[in-house]
Amino acid sequence: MNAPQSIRLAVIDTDSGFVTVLAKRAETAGWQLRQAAGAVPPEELVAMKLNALLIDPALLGEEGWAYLERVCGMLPDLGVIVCTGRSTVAQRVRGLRLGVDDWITKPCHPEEAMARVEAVSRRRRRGRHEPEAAPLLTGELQIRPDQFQAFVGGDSLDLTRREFELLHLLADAKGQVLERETIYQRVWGYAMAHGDRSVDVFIRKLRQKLEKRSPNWSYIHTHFGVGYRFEPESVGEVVIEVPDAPDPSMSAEAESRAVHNSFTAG
Amino acid sequence: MNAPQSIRLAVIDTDSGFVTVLAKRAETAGWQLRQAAGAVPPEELVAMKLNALLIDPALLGEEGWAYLERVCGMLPDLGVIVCTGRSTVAQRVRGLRLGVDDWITKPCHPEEAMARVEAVSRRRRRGRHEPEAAPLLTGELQIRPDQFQAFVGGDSLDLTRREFELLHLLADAKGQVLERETIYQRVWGYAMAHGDRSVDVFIRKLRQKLEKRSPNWSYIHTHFGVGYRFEPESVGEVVIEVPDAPDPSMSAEAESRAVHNSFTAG
DNA sequence: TCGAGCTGTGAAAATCCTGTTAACGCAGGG
DNA sequence: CCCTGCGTTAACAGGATTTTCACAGCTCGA
Repeated sequence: MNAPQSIRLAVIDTDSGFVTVLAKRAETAGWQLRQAAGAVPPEELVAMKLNALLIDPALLGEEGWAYLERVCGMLPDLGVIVCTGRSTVAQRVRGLRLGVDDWITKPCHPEEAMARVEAVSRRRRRGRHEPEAAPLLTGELQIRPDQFQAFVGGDSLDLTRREFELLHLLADAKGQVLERETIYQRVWGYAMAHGDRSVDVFIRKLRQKLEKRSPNWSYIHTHFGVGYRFEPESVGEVVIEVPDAPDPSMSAEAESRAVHNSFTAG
Repeated sequence: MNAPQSIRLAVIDTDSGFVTVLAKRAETAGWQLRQAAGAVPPEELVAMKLNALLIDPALLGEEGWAYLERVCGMLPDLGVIVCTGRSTVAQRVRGLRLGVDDWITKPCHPEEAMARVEAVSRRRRRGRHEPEAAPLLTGELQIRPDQFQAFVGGDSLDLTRREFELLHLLADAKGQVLERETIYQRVWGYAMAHGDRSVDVFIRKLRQKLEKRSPNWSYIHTHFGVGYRFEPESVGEVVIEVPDAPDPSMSAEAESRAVHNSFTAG
C-alpha cells in the first residue's frame, strides 16, 4: 500500500552481530544505511538527510540522555528508535517523552526492528506533501517546483535553492503567517538556533529579487514579533501626489520599507 | 517542552483492570477518552476526531487483522497502537507493516502505554499543518490564530503579539475569571514578579483597540482583587434618558470607565 | 466617611526585533 | 591554486514593543 520507498537509516550501535544482520537485510530491502559506533554530531545527522535513526544509547553512558534530547530537539522530523538492553518502565517513558519515537528491547529480531523503523518513517512521511511539481501562479509570479525556480513573464528570478524553497514554502501557505521557527524547520530541516538571522537575510534577498523582476508588487509581509506572510499585492496605484516638490521627509528607501511593514494593515 | 495538548484517544479493549487504570490516568492528564469493547465502525472513529486508537485485536478474533487493515487504510492520520498479549515476531511485523504505529505487549504499564500514545500522536501531528487555525468568533470579534490577529468586520485591530496572545487566552476562557498570576504565567511563560503591572497595562491597550473597532461592545471585565473575565456584551442600548439636562456629575469618560467595572453586576 | 489597597492611565525608559551590509568560510570549476 | 557563487554570522541603526513609574481614580471593609 504505502510505497516502501527507500529509507535512509543511520544505526549507532556496537553490537556487531545485530548490526551486521540488519545491514544485510537493509541492503536487500534497498535501504540506504549509515553506521557509527559512537555519538554523531547532530549537524552530521542533518547532512545525512535521514528518515530514521536506530540507536543504543547504552554505549554513550551517561551522555545518552543528553544526546537523545539534543538529537530529538534539533531534528524533530527525524524518526528515532532506541534499541537497547533491559530497561525500566521509567526509563522507557522518559525516553519517549523526550522525543524518542519507539523503544525496542534487545535481544530483538532484525525484522521487527526494520518493521518499526518503517512504521516510524511512514508516520513521519504521512501528511507530507507529495513532490508536487504543479506550477503555482500568484501575483505576477510563476513558481515552478520542477525547476526550483520562479519566473515573472518568462524571466527567471535567478533564485538559489534555499531562496526558492523559502519562497515556495511561503507561497504555499498563502495568506498565513509563518513563524520564523516554522520556516527554518521546514526549509532548513532542523531546529533554528536561538539568535539565528538566516531567515531574515534570505527574506531580504528574496524581496530584492522579487522587486527587481516585479516592481509594483509586494509579496512578503512582515508580522512584527511573529514572522512573515506571503500575499501578492499590487502597489502600483498608490502613487502619492508630489507634482513638483517631493517630500524630503521620506526617502525612497524609507518608503519601500514602509511598504514591507504592512503587518499593521494585515 | 512540547505543549502536551489534550489528546483524544479511543480504547478498544475488554481488560477492565487495564482500561480502568488507564482511564484514571488519562483523566488526570486531561485527555479525552472514549471506550469500546468491540469493533467500532471506522466511520464512527472518524466522527470522534481522534488522535490515537489503543486496541487489543485479540478480542476481535480472526476479524482482528481485517479490522486493523480497514482502520489503518481509512484513517491514515490516526495513530494506532496495538496492546495485546503474547505475540510472535511475525505477527508484530505483520501488524506494523499493515499500518499499525506501535505494538505493545501485555502486561504493560499504563504509564508506558500513555507515553507511547503521546509519542505516536506527537509524531503524527508533526508535519501536519497547524490544526489550531480555527478562527474564534465572539461578539463582533473574529480571532484568527493563524494570523496572530483579531478582526472586526474585516478590519484588523493591529494587535501586537503579546496583545493578541492575551486576548486569545481570555477569549478562550470565555466567561471565566482569570487571575493575573495565571494570565501572566500562560502568556509570558514564566512566573509574575510581585508588583508587576504588565497585565493591567496590556489589558488597557486591548480595551483601547477593542473599543476603537468595536464601540458599543464591552469585552473585558475587571473583577476587583481577582483578575479579568472575557465576555462580549452589547452596550449600545444602554442609552440613559437625559432629554434636556445631562447629569454633569458623570463625564463621558467616567461613564465608559464604569462600563468596564461590571464586576458588581457579575 | 476614611484610608489602605487595587486598578486605570499616560509617558518615559529599557528592550527587543527587523532591515541591511559586509565579512567569512566552504565547495566546485577552471 | 585562484575565482566565483552560496550560505552563515556578526554588527549596526532605526523602529516597534514592552516595562517601569508616578499619579489619579475606585472599592471595600472598618
